[in-house]
Amino acid sequence: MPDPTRRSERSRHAILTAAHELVGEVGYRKLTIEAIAARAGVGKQTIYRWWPSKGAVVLDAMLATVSDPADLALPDTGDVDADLRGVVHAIVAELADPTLSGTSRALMIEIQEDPGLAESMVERILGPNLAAIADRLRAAQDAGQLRRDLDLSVAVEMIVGPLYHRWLLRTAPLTPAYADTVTDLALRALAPDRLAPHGEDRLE
Amino acid sequence: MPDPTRRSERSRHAILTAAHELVGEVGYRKLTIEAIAARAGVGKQTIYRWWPSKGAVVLDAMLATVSDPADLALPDTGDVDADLRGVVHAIVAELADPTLSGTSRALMIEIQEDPGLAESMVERILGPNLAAIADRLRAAQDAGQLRRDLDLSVAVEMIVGPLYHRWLLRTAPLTPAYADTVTDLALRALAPDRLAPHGEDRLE
Amino acid sequence: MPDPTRRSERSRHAILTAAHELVGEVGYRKLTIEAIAARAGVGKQTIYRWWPSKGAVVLDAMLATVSDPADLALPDTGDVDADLRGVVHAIVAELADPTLSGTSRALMIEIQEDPGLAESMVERILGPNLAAIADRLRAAQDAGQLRRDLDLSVAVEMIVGPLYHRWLLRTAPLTPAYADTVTDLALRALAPDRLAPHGEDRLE
Amino acid sequence: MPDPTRRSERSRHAILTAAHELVGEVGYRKLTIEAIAARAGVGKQTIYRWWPSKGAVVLDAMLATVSDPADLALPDTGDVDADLRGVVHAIVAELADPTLSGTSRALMIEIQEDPGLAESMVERILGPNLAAIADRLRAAQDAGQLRRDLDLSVAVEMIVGPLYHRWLLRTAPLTPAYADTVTDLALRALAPDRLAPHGEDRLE
DNA sequence: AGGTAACCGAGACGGTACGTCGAGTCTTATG
DNA sequence: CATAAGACTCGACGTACCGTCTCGGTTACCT
Repeated sequence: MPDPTRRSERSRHAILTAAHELVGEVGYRKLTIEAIAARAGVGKQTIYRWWPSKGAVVLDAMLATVSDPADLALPDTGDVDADLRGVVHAIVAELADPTLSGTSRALMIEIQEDPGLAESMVERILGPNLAAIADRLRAAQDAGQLRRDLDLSVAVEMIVGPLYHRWLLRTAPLTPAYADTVTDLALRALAPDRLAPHGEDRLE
Repeated sequence: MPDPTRRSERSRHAILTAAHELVGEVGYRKLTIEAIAARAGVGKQTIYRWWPSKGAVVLDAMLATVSDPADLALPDTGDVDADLRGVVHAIVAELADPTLSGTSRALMIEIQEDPGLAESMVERILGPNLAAIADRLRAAQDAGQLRRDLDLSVAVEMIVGPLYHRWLLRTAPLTPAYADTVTDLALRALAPDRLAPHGEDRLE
Repeated sequence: MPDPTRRSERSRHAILTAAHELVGEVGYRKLTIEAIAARAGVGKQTIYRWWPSKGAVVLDAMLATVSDPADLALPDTGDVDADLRGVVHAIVAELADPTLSGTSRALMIEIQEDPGLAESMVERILGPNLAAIADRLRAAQDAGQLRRDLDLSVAVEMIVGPLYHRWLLRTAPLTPAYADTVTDLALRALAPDRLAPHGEDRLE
Repeated sequence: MPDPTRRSERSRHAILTAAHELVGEVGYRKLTIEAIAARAGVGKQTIYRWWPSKGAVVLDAMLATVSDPADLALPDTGDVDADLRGVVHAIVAELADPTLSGTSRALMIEIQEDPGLAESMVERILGPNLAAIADRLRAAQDAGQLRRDLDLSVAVEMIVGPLYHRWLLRTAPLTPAYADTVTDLALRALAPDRLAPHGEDRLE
């Protein structure tokens, strides 16, 4: 239970930078706390004092490189399809980038056996990203472009679920074309019933 | 380059059993070759001689517990919706079972960093499972219940993608109700256009 | 170069008490500055400011518990043998007492590697104690009970040397009976030659 | 509980050599297990597997440099005084040698807080050395040069006790002249009563 | 009376070594 | 020659203390 007000900003920054660099150089599996400490010119204890695990350090390092949460927001051009294609392409690009992808994959691994890390991962990275998509979908829903009875978090997962499925399970390559196909299909699922435009949509 | 004909079946079996048990008891991360060898009453070298990695042992252990590929096939009652609910419920149940889930999660982890393992994983476990669903969808397509222009492997991923998304990313609990919602939405996406039953469906 | 006039007596006392207690509880080797500071409710720096080493703290702690130098003096009943038995028994008792012995042993340890400490140890504790014995022997010498050519400091060591030998080298238990035997033998060595009472004793 | 028959002689030897060298180079206090392992080209675990403590390693290293126990035996020229002077001078010389002395002093320290080490120290080094002196004294006793009622181990301690006292307590320098004085005095104590050559000596 | 310089408790910091664990390799004895 | 057993080298783990270095806070002296 250290006192955060006395924390050394210099050390914190050096640690996150070192972690970020090293994860790119040697990969997450071969990344060691010892190496981070050495590179950062810091005692190991200083890392253990402030982070519970290697995963937590890397998560913070990743967040530090991510810019402010405002630009997570999707544009709203009125064209849901186009706006969604923007995000899914960005997701595909990010997951294809070897560096980012390596770290992401590593964190995916860690959260499989570390519920605490999973929680902060969801809270700080995944959650905001999915929420941004959900926001755009809500706007579309308000504009009558989507069914009114949708659970928006499910709607989001209809879109990103198949993308992550390919990335994580490696059943087939994750391409922009695939992302487009998935988006089209998903929007078809989310669209209001065309036969009963004035009735009550009911799902489930 | 060991001689497989002289391999001890007793040892092979003991190793796979021990690996299966241990992955359930301590999780994949804390699973060690040493512990497997000790539990199996086997020399470490015997494991290193026949398997290249911890993941390979666990994969074999999982395959050994999996029953014959024939009963992967989905029933065809004529009602796609019902037949799919059967599989998705089975998937949800399997991923909820702590023992089975432990091993599966372990393999998910390992394939993130071992492409070779990923390949044999897809080939021997994931592939057959997804193919079984694809087969049922093909039958439905042939019966005119689904769009004719579907890429069936994409279709399958529209259904299972969101399920694995929840399981692996832990954004929300994976429940049978969720599986039903996803299946309904997916089928809505995969169904032929209802407004132009005589026209040509066109996707993309 | 701290200013001794501003030194906190409260802290000084708490540190010495804590050191004394801890050396009895965990032994000298496992005694840490950190533990002393914690037990004394004192910042580590306060210890480092006033003492150069762990040994110096313990030496001071011991001196603080030692009573005034006046009662080091041996009684002079006229019977050297009896008077010496008094001291040697006291030494044996002190070295047998687990608490006192712990601290003494600690200092013995420390002076092995710290000549400066050894010097002040000899000056402030060992010296006065040995001098007290030497004083009694001198009286006996003056009374004609001991050889006239004795180096008194050697004489003292003939008596206490064997005692410390057992205590420090642990070759055999240190008992009052052993102390008596040693004293008898030593006195026999120190006594004037009985065959030539009128001649000049000459040693070396 | 490792199996000693499978122990690597190569490693054992390298460790003892490294320990011996390092203790001479940096002293006992700054000697670390890690440095020994590195110098010996050995895993730390190999040291921990076979020795319980740093002190035990150094003790073994010291023993390894000591030649066979046969040459501990004192010569018997018929002149006890001369023969004893030989050993005490050897002891003084050994305790004056900075290298040997450093290690010896270190072991003295260790045995103060490690009874197990103390035991093997006594058993393997101190014991045999003292026994060798006792043997010579026994011969003198048989020759009628010493009192018949002597406890020989006490007799030995009358001689070496004062020597170790100076060495360990650092009250005064340990010189050959001091050793001679002590030996003379001790022999005077141990000699048979000259006034009653035919009577029964009785001590205590 | 206010300023300031020291001590003080607290504890974060960069380090070093600890003793343990497991990886993957090598050796020995047994079948 | 495969095996069970386990010793080996190596590297990282997470912990404990070291001695130094800020932090506020509280005296005690000095203008």
